[in-house]
Amino acid sequence: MSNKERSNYIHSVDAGLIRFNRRTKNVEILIIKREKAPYEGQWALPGIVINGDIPDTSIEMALSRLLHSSKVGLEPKYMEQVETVGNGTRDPRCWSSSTFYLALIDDTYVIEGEKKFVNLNDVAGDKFPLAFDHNLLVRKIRDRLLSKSLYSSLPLLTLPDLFTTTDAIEVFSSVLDRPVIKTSMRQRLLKMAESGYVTETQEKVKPAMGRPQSLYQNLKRTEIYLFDRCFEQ
Amino acid sequence: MSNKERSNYIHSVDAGLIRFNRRTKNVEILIIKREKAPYEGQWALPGIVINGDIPDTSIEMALSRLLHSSKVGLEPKYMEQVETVGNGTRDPRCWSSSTFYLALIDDTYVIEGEKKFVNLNDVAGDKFPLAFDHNLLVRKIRDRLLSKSLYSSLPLLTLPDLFTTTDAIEVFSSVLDRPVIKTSMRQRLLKMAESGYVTETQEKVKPAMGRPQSLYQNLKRTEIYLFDRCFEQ
DNA sequence: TAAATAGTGTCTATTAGACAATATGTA
DNA sequence: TACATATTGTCTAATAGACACTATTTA
Repeated sequence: MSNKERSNYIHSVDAGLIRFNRRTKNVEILIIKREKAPYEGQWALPGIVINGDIPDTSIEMALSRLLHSSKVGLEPKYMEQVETVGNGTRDPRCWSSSTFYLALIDDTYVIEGEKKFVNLNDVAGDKFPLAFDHNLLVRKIRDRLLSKSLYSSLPLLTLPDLFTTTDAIEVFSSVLDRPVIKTSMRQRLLKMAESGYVTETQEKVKPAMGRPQSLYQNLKRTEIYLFDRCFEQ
Repeated sequence: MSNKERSNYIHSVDAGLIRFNRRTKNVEILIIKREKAPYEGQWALPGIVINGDIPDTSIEMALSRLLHSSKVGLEPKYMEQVETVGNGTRDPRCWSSSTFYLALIDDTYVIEGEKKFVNLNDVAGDKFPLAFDHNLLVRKIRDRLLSKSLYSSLPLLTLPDLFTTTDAIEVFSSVLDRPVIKTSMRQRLLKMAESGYVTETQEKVKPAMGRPQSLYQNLKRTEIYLFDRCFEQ
């Protein structure tokens, strides 16, 4: 397919790569600086054109190609398609659709080049403008993360394999934007341990002050555990 | 865009229109007989090409065009995008994507022409083969309906505005494919009434035998109520 | 009165939330 | 010892599930 023919209709895949910064306690999303027009030099979600100049066998393979490209270069622990938006106005070139994903990674990755992690809520709340309608996409990605975090273990996939109860409490509190009760979190980890999703290791972490923390290990890295009940809204 | 150019890539929108047949207690999906190649004369989900020979301003408008066309001609009470699948093999003509929706309607509609409602689980379980990969799409639509029915009022939108507790129990039991306890359902309807989603009317329905049934009325027709807890799996 | 179906009351189990009590570390 | 933090235990509230009991209709 030549560029001329393709210019009639573009279908892209965009990735919302979310991490939890344990130092700042912020939930962050990866954005990259666009190298080409339109919106050259502006920040945007990483994305590629599906089956454009480079052929793809499927949308999933296009997503994989994006994640392995220099635009991203990270290995997510979890991926989930959120939605497809398509209309005649979102891209100045032509009618276009975007199939976009929620992807979770831990905060041990070091990124290089013209990309950075920024606060998720800032982007979702339009405080940080992105190219195209990407602020809208980020809002939908944030909403999906939030609603699923009420009744599943999803946020734990932003933590490294080994994590403490405090890590879990902090990431849930940040994602849900409200305090999470310690005993509730411990009960949930207990249920997950019974079902083989996590295991309590014998190792301990010694903080600067206070009693050592138990270390949990995530076992089923790509599956999420569904709880019977929601955290309160 | 000419047919020749479009033949390089097709993006269609397909609709999974679900109803609950109160007479047979079956959850059913609408399928239509294809009038054109490929798969001419075979059964398939109703669908149209987005922005093909007929221009569309957005995917949602394309869905609206599909629902108002002679292929469907029904007014759903609820619509939700499920997913987009796209690859080079699902359509014999070319690389193609389908953005498909879950839509709910009540069983008061009378349909005409080359279309019919068939048992949802039969189609999802490949007992009833459809054109393209539509059995897979139906499976994904069924799974979405099932998982959302565990913690929301979604199945009630397949009932007419006025319905009885027994209607509610029957549709939940059919969708979840397991008995639903009467008191649990009544409690949930009570919660929905407190939140203004339904109201208990003063009217009664008199069955052939037995005590008259109270009639509930659905108030917020397009919103779904989210319960704090799931029905057990 | 008998049968059928609707609706109510009560008990148990589960789990989120709140908070007190205890344990284990550092300075 | 004083302080900080982790962990455990106990109580309450909400709600699904189970089941018995009562209410209202027709035949």
